[in-house]
Parts: sequence; C-alpha cells; structure tokens
Amino acid sequence: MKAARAAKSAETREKILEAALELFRERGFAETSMREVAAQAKVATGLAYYYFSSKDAIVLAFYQRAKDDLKPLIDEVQTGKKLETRLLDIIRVKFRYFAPNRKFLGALMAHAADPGNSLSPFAGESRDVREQDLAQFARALTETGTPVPDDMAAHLPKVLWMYQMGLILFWMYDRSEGQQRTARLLEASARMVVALIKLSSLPLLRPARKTVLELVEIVES
Amino acid sequence: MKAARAAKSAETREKILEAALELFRERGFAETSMREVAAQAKVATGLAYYYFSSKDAIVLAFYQRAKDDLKPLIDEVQTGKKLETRLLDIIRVKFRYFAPNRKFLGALMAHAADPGNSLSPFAGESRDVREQDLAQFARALTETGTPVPDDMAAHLPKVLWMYQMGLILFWMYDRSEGQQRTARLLEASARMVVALIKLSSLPLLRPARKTVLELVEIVES
DNA sequence: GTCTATATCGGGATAGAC
DNA sequence: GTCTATCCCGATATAGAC
Repeated sequence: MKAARAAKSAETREKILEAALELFRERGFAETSMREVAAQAKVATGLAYYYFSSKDAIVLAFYQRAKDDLKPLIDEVQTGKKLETRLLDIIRVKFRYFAPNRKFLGALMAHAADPGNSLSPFAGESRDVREQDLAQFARALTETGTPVPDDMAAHLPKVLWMYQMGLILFWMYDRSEGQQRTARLLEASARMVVALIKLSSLPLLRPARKTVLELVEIVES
Repeated sequence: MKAARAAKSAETREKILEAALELFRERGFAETSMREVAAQAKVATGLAYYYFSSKDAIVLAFYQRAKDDLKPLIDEVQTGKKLETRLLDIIRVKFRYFAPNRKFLGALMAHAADPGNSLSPFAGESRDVREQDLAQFARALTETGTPVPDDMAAHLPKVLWMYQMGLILFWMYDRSEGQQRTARLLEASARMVVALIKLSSLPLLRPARKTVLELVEIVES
C-alpha cells in the first residue's frame, strides 16, 4: 500500500501546485496569498506548507516541472537541418509552453534581477534548468554540423542561452497582440545570430572574433 | 515663518530618507520594515507614511535624488574629445555614485524586470530619469562630432542607454573585489561599441547596418 | 501642517493534535 | 498526512496632541 500512499501524496502536491498557478495567473504572484492557494486547493494552509516550505518554493517547483515538460517537447523539434531552424523551434516551444503564464512570469523575473534571490535564473536553485538549456543549444550546434572555431566552442552555448534569456525578457514586456513583436524579433535576430556565427569562422575576421571572445570571457569568468 | 516650517519639513523628510537608505544598505530592501525606518529616523511610523506613501515611494525618491545629484556630476565629465572617453566617464560616474548602494540596488532592480511594477526603469514613474540619461548620451555623440548615419541617429542614444543598463545589471551581480570584472568589461565593451559605431558609417556595411536597424526598430516600436 | 500613539488587518510561517 | 489554531510581523488607518 506504500505505492498508493505515495500516489495520493503526489496527487495532493499536484493539486496545490495547480491551484497556486491558477491564482498566480489570475491575480499575480504577490497578490496571491498562501491562504488563498490552500483554499483554492481545498486543503488547510498548513498542508500547503507541508508540501511547499514557502511561496517561493512553489515557483521553484513550477520551474522544475517546466523543465521536465519541456525536455520531450524540445527533443521533438531537434530535427531541423539548419541551425536557424533549430533555434527558432527551440525558443518557440518555450514561448508556447509558457504563454498561459506569461503575465505572472514577469512578476517572477522581478526576482531575476536580484542577485540574492533564489528565484533568479542565475541562482543556484535553477541550475539544472539552465544546464538542460545549455545542453540543448550545444546539441543544436553539433547536430547541424555548424562549424564553430575552437576558441568559441566552449562559450557558444552559453551565449545562445543569454540570447534566449534576452528574448524571454522582451517577450514578458511585449504587450502587442499575441506578442507579435517578439515573434518578429525572434525571426530577425535568429537570422542575424546565425549569420554572425558563420562569419566568425572567416580567417579574415579573427581579430574581431578575439575581441568578442575577450568580452565573453570577462562575463563568464 | 512659512519658510522655517518648509525647511523643517524638508529636513524631516530627508532624515527619513537617509534612515531608510542606511537600513536598506545594511539589511536589504525587503528585510527592512517601515517601522524600523521610522525608528531609525526617530519618528513615529505614521510620520514615515506621512512623507512617503509606501516603501516603494522611498525608492522613487531615491531615484529622483540620484537623478538630480548625477546631473552636475555628469555635466562635469562631458569634456572628453573622444566618444569612448565620454562613455567611460559617464558610466563610471554612475558606478561611483551608486557604489555604496550597490547591493540593495539589486533588490530594487528586482522590480525592474516586472513590467507592471512602478519601480521598473522602463515604467512611467522613472521616465524623466531615463530622459536625462538619453540626453546625456545624445550630447556625448554630438559634442564629440561622432559621425552617425542618418537612419541611426534617432536610435543610437537609446541603444547606448540599453548598453548602459546591461552594464549596470552585470555590475549588480558582480561579486569580484571592487567589481573589477565590471571595470574590465566596461573598458573592453566601450572600445567595441565605439568601433561598431564607426564601422556603421562605412558604405560597404550598409546592408549589415540595415539588418541591425531592423532589430532596433522592432524593439522600439 | 507636523507629529505621536494606538488599533486593526492581513499574510507568511509554524506547532501540535489527530 | 492533514487540519486547526496561533504566532509574529509588516502595512496602514485613525484619533488626536501640538
């Protein structure tokens, strides 16, 4: 009967998480109280805390789940022959997945700029989410056979990850209908990013590449 | 006696603002309560609220004051002959000014990424701060006689502003001793930014410029 | 208008009974 | 695992002294 118990437990946890996300979507993160979350999930406040040690912990759980959900969805689109296609597909999958939560994601990213906050995408707590992202970009590079200069190889996935984070930030702010502006920006910028990567292999542009690399190294050091 | 009263009032206000900033620096923004602020300023809690309608309002006052303080400091360094020098000087002045508050600036910028929050640097409340920044960059461009293609002229100050905001974000996260990493990044990136601006005038690079402009226009639309 | 003191509300978090 | 009751504290409203 242990299995049944565990299942029940997971179910309750899920119920609370769902209730929380629903309220976050409707009213925002800060505006939602744990009491309301518990009420919505039809459990006692204390129980919500039994499963999630804090309100922030719920958000972490959401990230974690997103990571797990996205894995297969991204694997599915890792098929394009061209790097540009891959980038577009990978990022679009994420936008699609997060779309229902776009508005309150903004409130969460609020914490993102705060170096001390555990919800920051740069913080330790979200490291495996970031690791998975990096791996996906690395895979897109290798599987499309994109030629990358040796000195850049180690850095490029991280640069692409930052490019992605920038787009996501823009997307959160994007008030245009259906976030069309983000869609246009994604297309135009992906084209440029790929062009730049290709250019970076030209021997003639070696000095320029070194300059950029210097910047990247300072950032990552 | 009206003047005396007004002076006294301004003094009290200042006292509360100072107390708040001191506590923010020591313990952080979120961890500081209005009660503590009031206690530190040796006034009643209600009085703190009399002068500042909310904790956020204190932050706004801080921004505002920073804007006024920075104006003469930046005017003072608008003397360099080269654009690179000007950029370095302008941004360094800001780092120096904000240095004592660097840590809690992070917590404030926390709000920055939240499109809905009034403390966001992109929000209406901080518009005149931003306007002043844009004007300073525009001035640096014209006074150094930097040649800028017509189609870029309108956008360049804003691009430089974003470049600055990026550096500030990096600086907030920078845990290196005395934020040396930021200092290095600033130098290396300013050099590159200026080089790019110069390159952008070359007729040969017109197509590349158009591509970048397209991106900028999507972002600003 | 400036200021103090007090009361109230609401939210995060916890303890302990079952 | 679950619920009830409670703690603690921050934010805020208000009454009224000066």
